[in-house]
Amino acid sequence: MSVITRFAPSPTGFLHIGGARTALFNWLFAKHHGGHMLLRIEDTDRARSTDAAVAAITDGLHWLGLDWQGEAISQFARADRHAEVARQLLADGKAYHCYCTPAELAEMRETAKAEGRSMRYDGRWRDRGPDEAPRDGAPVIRLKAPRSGATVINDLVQGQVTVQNAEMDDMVLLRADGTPTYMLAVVVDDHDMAISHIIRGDDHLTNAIRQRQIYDLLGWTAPHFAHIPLIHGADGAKLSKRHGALGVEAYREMGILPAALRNYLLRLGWSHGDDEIIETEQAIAWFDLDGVGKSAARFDTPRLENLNSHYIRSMDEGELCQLLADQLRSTLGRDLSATESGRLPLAIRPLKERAKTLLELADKAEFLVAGRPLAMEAKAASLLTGEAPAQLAKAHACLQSVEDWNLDDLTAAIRGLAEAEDLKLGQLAQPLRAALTGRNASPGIFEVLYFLGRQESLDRIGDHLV
RNA sequence: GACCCCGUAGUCUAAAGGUUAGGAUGCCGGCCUUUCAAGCCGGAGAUGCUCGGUUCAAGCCCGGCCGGGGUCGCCA
Repeated sequence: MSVITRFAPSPTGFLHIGGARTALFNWLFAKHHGGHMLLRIEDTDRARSTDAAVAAITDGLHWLGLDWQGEAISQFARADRHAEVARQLLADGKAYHCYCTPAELAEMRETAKAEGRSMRYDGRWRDRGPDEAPRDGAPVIRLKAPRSGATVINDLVQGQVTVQNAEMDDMVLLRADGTPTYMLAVVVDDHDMAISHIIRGDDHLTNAIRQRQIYDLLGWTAPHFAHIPLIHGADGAKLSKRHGALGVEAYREMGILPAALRNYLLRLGWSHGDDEIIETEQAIAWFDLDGVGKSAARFDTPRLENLNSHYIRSMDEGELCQLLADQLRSTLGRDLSATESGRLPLAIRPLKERAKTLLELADKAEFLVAGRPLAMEAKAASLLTGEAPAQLAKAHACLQSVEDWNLDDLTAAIRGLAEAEDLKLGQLAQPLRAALTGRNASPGIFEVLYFLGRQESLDRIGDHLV
C-alpha cells in the first residue's frame, strides 16, 4: 500500500505556524515512504473562506518548500458526494432524521451542564418512525452510533486511545439545509482520496474517535491516525493571537529563512538522538512517526533565530546577496546604485556571521548604502570626541597616500601609522569605525575601508575634519 | 464539570529497567581581538511534579495525588 498523506487546513487568512509543522510532518512522512501529500482546503464554512485565504496558505507552503500532488481539493465542491453518503447511511438504517429544535438542544445542554456532564444529544429521534415527523421544520441526519462498548483507535503517536461509546452521542452528519458537517466531510474525503495516514494536531484526537464510528458504520477501513502534539506559546497555552506571530508569513517578514523554519519546526516534537542541524534531505531519510513525542512543545524564538543564523552563514553567498539586496531596497524604499550593489558581494562574508535574521543583516549592511553625511548613533558620536578628530586627521592623510586600495596595503598603512604615532590600534580604529559606519560595531576596520572604496572612505572621514 | 492526552534544567530534547541523567539553545565567564559577532574552552542551571507499589535495580513498569493541555456546536 502506498503512503498518501494530506494537509487539510481551514482557510483562515494565513498558514498557521502549527499548521506549517503539520504540513511538514505530512510531507516528510510521505517522502520518506516514497508516497506523496495531498492538499485539501476545508472550506465548507463559506463565510470564512476566500480565495485570498487559500492563496495565503499555498504561498506559505511554496515558500516553505513543501509541495503536494495535483490541484488543491476544495471540500465544499464535494458537498453532493458527502450528502449522498449520508443518505446511504440513512437508507441502511445506520443514521436517522432528527427534528430537534435549537431550543431543545439548548435545553439538553443546560441540563448536562447542571448535572456536570458534557453535552450529549439524548437520541430522542433515534427510534421514531417517519410517521412521527412534524409537518414543519427540516430534519438533520444523525449517525446511529453504538450505545454500548467502546471505540478504539490505535494512534501511531498517542498509542491506543479508548473512549466508552456511552460517552458519545449521535453526531449530526447532514445539516437541516442539506450541507454536510465537517465530521462527515472529512471521513468521506479521506476515504475517497485514499489517504493512508492522517497526521494532524492532537486537538483532533477526540474527533478521531467520532470519525472512527462513521468509518465503522460505513464498513470502510479507517486510515492510520497520528495525532501530533500542539505547539504552545511561551506560557504553555495553545498558540493564539495574543502570542504574536501566528502565520509563517510573519516569520518570513522577520527575515527567517525557510530552511531554518523547517529545521526548527522539525525538532519541535520530533528528535533523532542528539542531532540538531538537520537539513531537509537528511530529514526525509530519518523522519518517521516513532520519533514524535507526545507532549506539547513551546515555541521558542531564540532557538529559531539561532538556527536561522546557522542557515544564513551556510547558505549560498550569491543567493544571500540577492536576499540582502531585496531587503535593503525594501527598507530604504529605493533602488541600489551600481556602486552600492557592487559592495554587497564584497562585504557579505563578514556581515553574514553577525546576523540572526535577514532584517538584522540589512541593518548591519546599511552603512554600505548610506548617504553622507552619515547619521551617527549615540555610541558612535561619543567615539568622535576628545583626541579623535586629531587621530582622524592623521588617518586621513595616511590613507590618502595609499595608492592601491587593497586589504593588505590598507592594513599596513593603518598599522604603520599606529606604530609611528605610538597609538594602540583601537585608538585609531574606533574613531574610524564611527566616521565610516556611524556605528560603534562593524566588521573589521580594514575591511570596512576596502568595501567602501577610496573615495567614499576619504569623504566620510573628511566629514569629521575641521 | 465530564472525557481524553501530557509531566526530564528557562526552552527544545536524549538515554533495550542497569556509569556521575547526555546534547542543543539561552544565561554567565575565559581565550582570540581594532569593536561587534563567529569560533574554541569553561561554569551555573534537573531533589526526574509528588506520594506509594513492583524489582537486586525505576526517569522508564503499576496505582493515586497535584499540575498543565485538548475536546465537549446543525464551527472546522
